[in-house]
Amino acid sequence: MGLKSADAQLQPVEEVASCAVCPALASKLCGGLGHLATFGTLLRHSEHKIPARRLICRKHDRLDRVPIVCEGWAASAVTLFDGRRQILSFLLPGDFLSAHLIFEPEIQCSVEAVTEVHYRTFARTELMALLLEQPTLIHKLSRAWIDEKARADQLAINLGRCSADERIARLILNLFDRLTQRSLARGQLMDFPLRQHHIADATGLTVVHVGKVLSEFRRSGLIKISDRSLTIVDLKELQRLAKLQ
Amino acid sequence: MGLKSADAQLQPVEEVASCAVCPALASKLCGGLGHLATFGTLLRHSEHKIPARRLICRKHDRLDRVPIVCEGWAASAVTLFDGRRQILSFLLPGDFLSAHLIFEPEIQCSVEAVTEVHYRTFARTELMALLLEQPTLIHKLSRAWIDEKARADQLAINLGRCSADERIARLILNLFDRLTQRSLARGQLMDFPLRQHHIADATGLTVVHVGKVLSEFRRSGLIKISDRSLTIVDLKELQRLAKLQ
DNA sequence: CGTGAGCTTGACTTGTTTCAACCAACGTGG
DNA sequence: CCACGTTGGTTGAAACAAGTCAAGCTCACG
Repeated sequence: MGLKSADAQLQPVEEVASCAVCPALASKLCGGLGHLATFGTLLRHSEHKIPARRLICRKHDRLDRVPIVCEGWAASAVTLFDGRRQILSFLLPGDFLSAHLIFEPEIQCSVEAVTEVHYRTFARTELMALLLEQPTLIHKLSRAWIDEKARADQLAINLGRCSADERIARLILNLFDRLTQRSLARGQLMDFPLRQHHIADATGLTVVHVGKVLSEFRRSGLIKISDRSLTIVDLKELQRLAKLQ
Repeated sequence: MGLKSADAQLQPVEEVASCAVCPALASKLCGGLGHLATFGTLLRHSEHKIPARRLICRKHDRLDRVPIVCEGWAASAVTLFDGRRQILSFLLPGDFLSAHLIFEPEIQCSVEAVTEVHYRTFARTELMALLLEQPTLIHKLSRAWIDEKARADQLAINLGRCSADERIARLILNLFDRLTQRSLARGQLMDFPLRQHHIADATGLTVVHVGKVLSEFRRSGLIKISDRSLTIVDLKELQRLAKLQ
């Protein structure tokens, strides 16, 4: 394990001899994301590190390896030819870059690093071989895929039927839940490396308006943001605003 | 084949002894959707018919069979507790009700018939068995799944970053393309059973505004709608409006 | 020390919603 | 047969949420 590989398909990748934090993280993720741990022991992988704000992969690239985020945040996004951008999903530690890469090499949307990102890649051929050997694995993989689809559906409801306040409240709570599941939140406090333009592109709003809504949230004591961290001060009220059931 | 089954999970299903149009359609779909034809010959299935405007399945139901639409249009949608609705996808002949049902029984969003819908269901256990026997099948299935995800991503861009005109133009062109792929469009003419409220729920707009945009489209000679059919009069201009590359 | 990225705030504009009234087509039951 | 409610569509006026434009601020960085 930890073998180095050329990975020619991933253009802007800088390789590192070993990713110090990854093993610790992998074990931390064992509970929530069994598949990751399983792959780690059964499959060889290569490790990569990429600085913040850089593209990890481009739409329509082909990729013979399946990448999983180990550390840091990334965003998968599509861009219209006239520059409008929509972020489809934020990728957190433990997420596949995109679940469909398990079966198909073509990348559907570009992914860029929000923070510095550490990730591992597995050879698709080896993964498929393992899959046929151990058919129960397919359920763990399909789980990841179904989650990805569920998040896409949630996004559609947010964008199609929610006000600006609701969209932003939902985004924050969604990230908070996902981090909590992975034991990456400390109580009501979580890392929050997103710039306002990330939030704007994820919620279909303008940067200016996102700024106004966030100020309003802060002023009314719902959240606190400082030093790239976010504290949920009034969870109940934020949930009420988000109209989550 | 054509066996009848109780299918207790599908509550409002009315069964029919045989679905006269299905065999013809299945062969028509052979080219475009290999998997459907393959299943038809290798797997037993049951056939169902459901009238327009009725629910086919409800969110959180569990379903041990995998349904594929044979004839008619359906819509998968989620509803917020306060009544706001978002249609996630229109299902056309040849589409899985939802691709994730291949692996998991729990239904993620409710599906309702737009027109009368004929569909077939396959037992998940039989499908899984066949899958392990013929591993190449997995690629055909993943294809369907990837398409479903691609449509979800397209929807997000429409809802998040497009104007009302663009959203509606894109919806029309998207349906037109999918029907054309299945040889279900006749030139620029296609069935168009959608009510304005379907379009509204699919594009995240209000019924009133959808009405205004459609009138405008008609007035400026882009489309013609009559008798539940739609003709694309000025394809070039409609594409320009939709900002499709 | 200048430059650019990110954030805040205010004034004004616009696309879409809301509200309302009205019409046509259709099925249903008396 | 007509009376009736329901569903679907059209149109116009007013209200509002979010966008646009603009200026000024901080901070990190080469």
